[in-house]
Amino acid sequence: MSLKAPVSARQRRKEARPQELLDAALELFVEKGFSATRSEEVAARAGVAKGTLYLYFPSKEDLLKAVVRENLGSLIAEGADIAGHFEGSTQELLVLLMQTWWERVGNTQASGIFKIIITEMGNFPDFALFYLKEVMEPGRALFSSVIQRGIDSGELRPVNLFETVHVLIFPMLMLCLHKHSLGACAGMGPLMDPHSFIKTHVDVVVRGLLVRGDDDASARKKSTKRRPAPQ
Amino acid sequence: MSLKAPVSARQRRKEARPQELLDAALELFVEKGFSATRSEEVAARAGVAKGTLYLYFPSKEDLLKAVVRENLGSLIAEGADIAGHFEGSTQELLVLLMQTWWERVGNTQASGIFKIIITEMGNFPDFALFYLKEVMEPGRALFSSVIQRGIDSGELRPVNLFETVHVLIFPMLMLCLHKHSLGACAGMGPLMDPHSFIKTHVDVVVRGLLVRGDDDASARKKSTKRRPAPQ
Amino acid sequence: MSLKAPVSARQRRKEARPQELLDAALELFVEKGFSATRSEEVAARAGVAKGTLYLYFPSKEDLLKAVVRENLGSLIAEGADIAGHFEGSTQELLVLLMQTWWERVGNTQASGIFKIIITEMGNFPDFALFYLKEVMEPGRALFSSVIQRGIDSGELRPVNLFETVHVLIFPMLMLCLHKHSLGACAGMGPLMDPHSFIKTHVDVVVRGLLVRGDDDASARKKSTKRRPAPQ
Amino acid sequence: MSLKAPVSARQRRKEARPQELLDAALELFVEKGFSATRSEEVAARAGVAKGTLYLYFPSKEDLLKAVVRENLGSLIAEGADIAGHFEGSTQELLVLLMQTWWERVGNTQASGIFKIIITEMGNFPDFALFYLKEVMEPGRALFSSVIQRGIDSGELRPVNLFETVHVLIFPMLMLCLHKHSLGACAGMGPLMDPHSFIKTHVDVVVRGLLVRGDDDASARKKSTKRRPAPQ
DNA sequence: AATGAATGAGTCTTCATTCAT
DNA sequence: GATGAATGAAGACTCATTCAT
Repeated sequence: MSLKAPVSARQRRKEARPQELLDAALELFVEKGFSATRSEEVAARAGVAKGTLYLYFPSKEDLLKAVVRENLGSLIAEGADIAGHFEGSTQELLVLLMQTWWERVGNTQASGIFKIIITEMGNFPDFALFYLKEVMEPGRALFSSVIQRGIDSGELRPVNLFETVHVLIFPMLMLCLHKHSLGACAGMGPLMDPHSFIKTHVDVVVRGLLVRGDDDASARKKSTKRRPAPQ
Repeated sequence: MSLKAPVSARQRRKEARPQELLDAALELFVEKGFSATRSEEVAARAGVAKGTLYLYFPSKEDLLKAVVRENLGSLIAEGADIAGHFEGSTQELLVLLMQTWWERVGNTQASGIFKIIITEMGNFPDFALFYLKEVMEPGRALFSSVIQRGIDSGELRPVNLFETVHVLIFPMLMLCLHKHSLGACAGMGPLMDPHSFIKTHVDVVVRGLLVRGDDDASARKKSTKRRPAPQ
Repeated sequence: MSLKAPVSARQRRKEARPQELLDAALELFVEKGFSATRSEEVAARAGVAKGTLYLYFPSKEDLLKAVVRENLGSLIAEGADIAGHFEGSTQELLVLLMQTWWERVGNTQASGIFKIIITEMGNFPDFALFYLKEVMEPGRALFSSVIQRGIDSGELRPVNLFETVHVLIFPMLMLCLHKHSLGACAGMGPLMDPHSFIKTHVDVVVRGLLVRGDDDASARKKSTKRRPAPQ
Repeated sequence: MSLKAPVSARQRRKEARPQELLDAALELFVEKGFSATRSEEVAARAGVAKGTLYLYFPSKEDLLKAVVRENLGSLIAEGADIAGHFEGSTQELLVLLMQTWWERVGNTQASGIFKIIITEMGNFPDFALFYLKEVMEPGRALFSSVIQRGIDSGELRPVNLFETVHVLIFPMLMLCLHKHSLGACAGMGPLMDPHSFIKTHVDVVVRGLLVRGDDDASARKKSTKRRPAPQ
């Protein structure tokens, strides 16, 4: 009839649908839990009718799996990229990684994925494997390599990598969980400023990892070169 | 002839029931989530019939509330007692508090309560207030006072108490959550030894809190006296 | 031990139990309906425990049947006796019958039986037969004979006995039903005085049954002799 | 091309559903009582599945309330209209009102509403107020005005209006109740012909209300003019 | 005989999913 | 493709009934 519209509005909507549904589902699964979320609510929040959801996802369970897959995919990738190209001190790198991660993940709806994972891992055991392979292993590997680099360079003292990685990671995860539990309840007392908390967290932990006598960690924070070996 | 209590087996069962049901409910709510747990399952795990549950708790929701109240009641009390009587270094006290807490809570079914809290706080807003008042506030106060003591004695450097407390607490909570998520999935790779992790965690964090130049924290670990002021 | 008590208190209670239970059941079945009444409520109102009810009645349904049988038994008997011995006018007899019936039945808990009958006849079809044989037939027969007597004596004009009997009876039954429906709701406007209503009711109906030209019914109301045949 | 309404069969069914469900519910509530009727039965009788009922009524209790509201709404209106335009004798008017009411209500499923009202007024106290305001008060007012008219015209003798109205109404209500209790049990003896009964009922009662000496009520029954004053 | 803890069939209600329009 | 009316399996909760004490 007319000149072919490059992409009709309808077409555009159609292509955006799955993502809109995934977003709506993520929000609701995080807010209320998977079981307590009605599939009609997901559709409603995505602005479509009940039946439409089933045109894109064969079941509520599949929707959950898609949500998890969607949101766990690239959690680590960017971090690995940053770490690979970074030139400064380990402390600086860790602060950068954490702050970046918070900006890209923690401060996003995607941060809710951890609540889902923790909640539903028991009900959907394949999540465990998925999470282990796609998130935990790469995450551990990333932070292990960073710490190892610090040890190798003499910046950090030798420590149990496996455990230390979790000392670094766990508070970040709790920050996400906190945001979607207490943090979601209005007027629930003084919430922390995430950036400030992350700064304190990394500062305390890195100080705790520095080699003995290395007492002016903060003094070197601005250097962009790796710490010179003590003469 | 003797003062043998004439309590019948039936009577004994009746008195034990509420606790048995609360235990079963805690387990299942932690494993599967509140919504995904059928009330009949709770009854079955407690070894009674569907209807019996309702002789003791008026609804599934009330059962949840009782579970939370039951398990959050005295979480902090013992720690406060320990801290009040302790004579050693702050580091020693923190290790003691954490290890004790792990023994009394983390290593218990009660550790699952945190998963419930995080999951259901959104659905039961009164949990938020309850948790804040009964657990978070006293917990923060306890650890704040311990760190403040360390600062006052010169052992620790001045830090933002509020944030630092969370650097200490968050990994402990994640340990509990981890135990009931990934940890509950069989064959999920090397799980950490909690005691060892706690030791590493507290060691790293306390080192990170020591005053500058205080590089032999470990050397003083055995002392039972507070650190003498540097001359 | 002691001299044999003629009837122990316990024995006395035991013998009174069935009646106490029937009374409690009648009250509750009338108030709330059979289905909506819980058997435990019946026991509680009779002052016994749930299980005790089942020592006397094998099931809730049997309890209902006992209640009906108990309360429908002698509804008509006394009326027939009164009618058999009465010497006054038909109008006087009808007023006496109605007022007596109200005193002995309508003004009693037993009046609720009609509500039960009307409600449950559909669910328990044998009630229909029972009610027909034990109440409706004798009741119709009684009033038919009274009216027939009035016709025979020339006091009343010939009418359709079957229908006329119901003109007399229906308002009495509605009076009972009313008492246990609207009448049981507090503050529901002006309730009628039953005696006054009955007087009006019988007066109007009897006047409507008098032979033509018999316009001074009230004038003869005090006579104890039957109306002399007009010459 | 034509203005044919494009309502699909589905649409038509959807619009008819509420009424179909109300009809089914009325029937069953009358037959078996509210408590004894399972919601699934109502749905089945309306030809839909269990869940469909809940698309139209939020609960069984709301369904009951809708049934009552639906069937009590306009019970009195038509009668008032008839009375307002009638030109004949009071007796004729009363016969007309009763016969019409029987045709429009008593002979309809709606007649069962009285059984429901009497049964459930105790369990749903707001029914009492509703019934009083919407049915009893207007009904009393209507019949009071008719009788008063008869008194004013000299046709009827002065009587207690409130009581007399009930002498007229109660048998009509019992006729409805009877129809849905004994009348619903097959083979339960000779049932009355309602029209004939109503005729007898009104005839007897009106005769009982005529002024003294007015002995040829039936003779004037065919007149369409109000009774001429006796000369 | 009396009790009341326990049971589990039965009922109301919800909600994931289907499918005619 | 989108819709939302309809479905019926599943789950919370009730209550008549049993039976150990």
